[in-house]
Amino acid sequence: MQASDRFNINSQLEHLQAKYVGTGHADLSRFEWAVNIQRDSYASYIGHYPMLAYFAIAENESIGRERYNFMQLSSGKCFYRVAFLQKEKTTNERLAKRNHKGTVFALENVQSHSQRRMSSSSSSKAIIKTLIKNPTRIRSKHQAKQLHAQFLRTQSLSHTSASVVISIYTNLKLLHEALLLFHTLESPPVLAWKSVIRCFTDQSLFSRALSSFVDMRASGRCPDHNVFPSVLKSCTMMTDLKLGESVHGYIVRLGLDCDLYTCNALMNMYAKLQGMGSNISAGKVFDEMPQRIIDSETMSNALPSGIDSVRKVFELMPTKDVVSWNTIIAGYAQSGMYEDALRMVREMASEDIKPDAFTLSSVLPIFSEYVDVKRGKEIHGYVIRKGIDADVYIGSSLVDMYAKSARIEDSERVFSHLLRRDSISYNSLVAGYVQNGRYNEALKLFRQMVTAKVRPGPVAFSTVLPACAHLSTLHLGKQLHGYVLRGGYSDNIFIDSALVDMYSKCGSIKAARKIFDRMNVHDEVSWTAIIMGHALHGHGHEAVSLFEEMKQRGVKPNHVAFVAVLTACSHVGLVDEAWGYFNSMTEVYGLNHELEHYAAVADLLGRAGKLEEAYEFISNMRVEPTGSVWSTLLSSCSVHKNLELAEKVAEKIFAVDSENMGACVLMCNMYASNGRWKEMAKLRLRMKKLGMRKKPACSWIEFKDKTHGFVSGDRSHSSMERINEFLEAVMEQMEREGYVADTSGVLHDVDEEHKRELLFGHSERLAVAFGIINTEPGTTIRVTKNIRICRDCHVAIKFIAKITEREIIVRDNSRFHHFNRGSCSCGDYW
DNA sequence: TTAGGGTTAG
Repeated sequence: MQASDRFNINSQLEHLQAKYVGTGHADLSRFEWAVNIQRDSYASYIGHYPMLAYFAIAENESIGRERYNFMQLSSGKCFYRVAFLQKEKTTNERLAKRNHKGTVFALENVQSHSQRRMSSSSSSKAIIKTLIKNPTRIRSKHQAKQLHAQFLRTQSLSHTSASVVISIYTNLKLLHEALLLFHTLESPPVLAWKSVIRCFTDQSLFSRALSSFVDMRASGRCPDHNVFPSVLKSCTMMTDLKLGESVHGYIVRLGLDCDLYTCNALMNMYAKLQGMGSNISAGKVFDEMPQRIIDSETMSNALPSGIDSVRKVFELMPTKDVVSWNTIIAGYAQSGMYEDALRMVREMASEDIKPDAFTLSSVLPIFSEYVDVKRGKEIHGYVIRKGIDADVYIGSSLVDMYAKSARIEDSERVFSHLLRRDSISYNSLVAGYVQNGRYNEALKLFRQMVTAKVRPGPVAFSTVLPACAHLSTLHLGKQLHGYVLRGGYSDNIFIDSALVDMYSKCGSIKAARKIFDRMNVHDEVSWTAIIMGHALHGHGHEAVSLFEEMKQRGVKPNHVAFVAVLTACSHVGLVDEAWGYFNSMTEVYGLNHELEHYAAVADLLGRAGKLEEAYEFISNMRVEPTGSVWSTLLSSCSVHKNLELAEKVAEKIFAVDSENMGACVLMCNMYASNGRWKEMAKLRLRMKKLGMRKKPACSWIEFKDKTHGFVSGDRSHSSMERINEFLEAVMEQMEREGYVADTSGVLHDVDEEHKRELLFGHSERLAVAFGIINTEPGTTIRVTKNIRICRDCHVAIKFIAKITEREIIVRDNSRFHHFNRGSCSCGDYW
């Protein structure tokens, strides 16, 4: 065969098409599509799957020759049968099967016969003959082996009967036994092939299923409709869309594209392999094709892709069952085409097909995404009426739906009613807790899952790690990391990104960076996690250069990445760079400025002391500023001691959020530090009237796998005496080295000495002291505080770090401070 | 032959 003939497929296909039209064997639209698919995929399979490619060519070459003949290829192994002939054969087979109906058979006979060690080989043969016609009666490994043995004993194991034995083995999932027999056959019949292919697929040995399929075709056997669901499932699981499309072309040519199960499997494949790059838009295939083909077909007549293919298969199906509907609905739902999915549900109902558990578990995530708890609840009601509310699939969808609608109590209720809980139902609730900020409960449930012997999969780790990140529990995070490594999940991009985030939020930016550097692929999420990590640790320049590297490597920053880089600029005062990034969002990347970006820039200007500019910027935002955006400016006013502007800003905050406690507290502090006790008292009275209570400042530290919490001024901790002793001793030395208490941040109207005492009891200081007295010299101290670190404590901890020769890392609500040798990583810019 | 849960910010 000349290479040019191979590629001159267009004209051959036209002939083939002409031949089919009017014969009633295939309708034109179906056929055209198959031809398109075949045109695309056959070329790419030359070299990769030579047999499949040859088949495509063989068909075209057979046009104009014997219509009902086989054709042998030059490879010497390949046969091809044209479609309508195959159809006829299938019908005959069905008839033949019908004629055999009514054969009497009793398995017990075989057992009793064998027990009696029958000597008459003729009667043994008769029994086997009956058995072989009723293979479903054999229900155990023992019985199957017995039958096999009988064959061997009577020496009557023909190819046909061997195939039946193989199919019996495979139906019982006895792959090993089936293969032993299979390999003894010189030319296995179709039944033998399809049995092993199905068994490989059942046991998740997808690539072996596919290679068996290719071998089957190479051996000249023609598959029937029973084979394709397995083959297509294997293509799906191997994410081999090219092969799947080639198989599809073959299915159409065999006239099997009317088969219900085959079509359902086809739809499933196209739905699952969306975005796998079916539409050849570039690359090798084009290089190999003559220009004429490229012009005439690829450009003007692009192949249907992904969900379009699903729809097309669906529309062309002569009969559809509930699985067909469920598959297309799931396909739409997974590709984000929610309205289409819901439309299909309505259409399905109008065709009088009732939605089942499959349908609903595909539909519920849509309402999670829409945060439409009303419609979600309607489904919940329907599910209860249908009595399928204990279904694990539905259950986890419901848990997720309620959690995403901020109704975590309802999630808990659904979860508690589940009869069976698998790893996904646990994950749904763990994720729900994390999404609703209930990190401790997330960790607790994760532990319960492990205790209940439900093995956490990869998703479980990417779900629970953010809880550790938020709580700064490094020891738990490390344990989970160990679990991840042992589970072999260490190259999962979701988990790796979560680990990068966890380590950086738990104060270990070095470990975070190590994981990031070891990752094989980086996406925008992993880049953002490491950029944010460096930003939080005050490595603004490093963060900015990572952001540049990300762009250079062709990863397009999303809106979260911009939040990260703007935060980085903000923490080190890179005002000009930040403006550049802020503007590039809209000008270069077509991203809208969202509240977070405005907030980051406002924060940046405020920190940099450009308070008036920040005020103007917030006033002119395109989005209505929230209390929290103004709050960042308020805290900058407090840092830069601008009471006048602070009052203006506070007014703005109270206009949108009259009960903003953070603003009240900050204003109280500012009035106090300016000695304006009257205003302070007024504000406190207001807070009291509104029933507002100040959120207590607290800090925590991990010691021996336990978290020790300290509240400002609280002396209840069992180690308090030792802590005080330490602080008094260290204070003496600090004062000798020049420490002067900065009491301006103390809001109480008390004398200086009392103020100093109050500073003494600040939670971060207590936690640091506890850490130092309980650990070996040289151990790094990691403390987390729920609100911004106090200015005086910042100075004090610098001294403490120097005197005790410790590295002290304090995470407050916005960043990390690494205290080392008398200075802090933030460079006092915070 | 069909279904459910996940990472970065806020």
